[in-house]
Amino acid sequence: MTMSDVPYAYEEGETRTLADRVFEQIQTAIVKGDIPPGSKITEPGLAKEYGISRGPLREAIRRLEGRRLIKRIPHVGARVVSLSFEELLDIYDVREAMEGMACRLAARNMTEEEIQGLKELLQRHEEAAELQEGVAYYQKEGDLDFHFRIVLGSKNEKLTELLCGELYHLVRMYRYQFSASSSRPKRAFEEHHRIVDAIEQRDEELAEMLMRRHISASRKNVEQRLREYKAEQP
Amino acid sequence: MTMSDVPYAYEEGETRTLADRVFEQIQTAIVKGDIPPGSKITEPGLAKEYGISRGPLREAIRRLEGRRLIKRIPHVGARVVSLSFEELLDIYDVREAMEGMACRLAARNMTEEEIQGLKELLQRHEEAAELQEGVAYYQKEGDLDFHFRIVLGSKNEKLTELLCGELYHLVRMYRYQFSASSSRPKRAFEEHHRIVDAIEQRDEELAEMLMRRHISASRKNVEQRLREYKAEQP
DNA sequence: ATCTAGAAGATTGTCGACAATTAATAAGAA
DNA sequence: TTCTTATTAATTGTCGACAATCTTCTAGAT
Repeated sequence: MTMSDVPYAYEEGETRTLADRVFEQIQTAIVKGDIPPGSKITEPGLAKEYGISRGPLREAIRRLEGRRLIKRIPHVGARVVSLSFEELLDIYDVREAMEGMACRLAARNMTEEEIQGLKELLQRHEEAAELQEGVAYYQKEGDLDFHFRIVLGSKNEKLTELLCGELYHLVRMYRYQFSASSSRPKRAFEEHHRIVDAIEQRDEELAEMLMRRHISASRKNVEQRLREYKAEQP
Repeated sequence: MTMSDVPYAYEEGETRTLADRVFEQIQTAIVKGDIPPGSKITEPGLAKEYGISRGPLREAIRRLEGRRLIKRIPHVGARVVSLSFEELLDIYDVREAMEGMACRLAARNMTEEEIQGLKELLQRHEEAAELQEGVAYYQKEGDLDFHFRIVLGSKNEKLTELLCGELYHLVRMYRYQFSASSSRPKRAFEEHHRIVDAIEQRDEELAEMLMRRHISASRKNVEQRLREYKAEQP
């Protein structure tokens, strides 16, 4: 299972309504950039495109607004959000705090099987990296898969809801938009390894600290590249 | 200004639509317990009560679902969430992480005026406590006001959105439901004081640590009372 | 008496139409 | 030409009606 297969949590057997399906379709389209950031969402247009009426579509739009993937102004319309660099850096700070806590709780609550699964995931990443193929996978979805599992391992429902249901979509959206992948894959991989070790040893304190450093380092990396970018294009 | 006056962020001059207004009305009703937790939301009933048609109402419901104040099952209906103790404890862990970070950032980014405002707020709390009146205020909304300001002081938009837009409603709902107020007002007040001191000294490390301890202590307090409650009623 | 099956009722899901507001366009004056 | 203003067009907001689904109640069989 990879996190991109499933929106986040999905109770089987549930009859899904039109509005629900269209909500996920539009969300995916926004995340992958098929509906470009900043573009206007016109209800008749989308309704025709997805072959439904405006009623369910509006409900889907309200939910997307709740996830902050679109911004709506009454009587004017809705636009897909366009992430600024400041917002991206803000998200990193939030992730540092929340995933740090998630990692602490994961060290406390993860089952041995889940930890084993994490180690196997890392091994697949290593093989993929050694073969120099699937690098994009590791750097894009693979990295998030790792973080995703740790969040689930925290067994904290609210934490999971907020991270997987609100933040990760924005993170993925950013990665698709800027084709951004970590420019420090080797170091990131090593950090992942040490995090798993801490979890395996049930060292909560260390697990949280390592995760916070890991995310903080990513943030610094992005910030650095942002400065270079700004220096080029003032 | 107190946080309960305003949903959270409110851009003036905006024409507000029926669905928006009803969304806030229902949200307030749920938080204050006027619509009791676990109760069923029937669309025709609410539509009649608020004097609108089902269209806007459904949009409001979808947004409430996004804020996780109600749970919806397709073709069956929606129910107001009822917080379990486990969820409440989960929320405390999330708050510890996020408000800890918020406090660190507040120590970095708060203006001198905002810090001054915080100190005045504390003074008002002290006076109210000394006079032994408005204790409920301090313990209920007053406490959240304090946390609210620090979150705003972080100047981190995402952090503010998640805490004020998603978590605090649940916290307030819980407090209304259980008429719960801190059973350690004096100690909590002292902790608030030390947190402001750390912020004033721009000591990010200390500010984060103190806030985390503060929330962790509240959590332990709740956990303790929960155990007593469970011991009484098995 | 209890369980199953069917029918009646109520509720949710979806749609198209109309009203209200905003955006775009065109015409006229400075 | 450019700015203002009136008109037109398009989009959003709201509503009521119909279809699909679930729940409840009733009747019958075991």
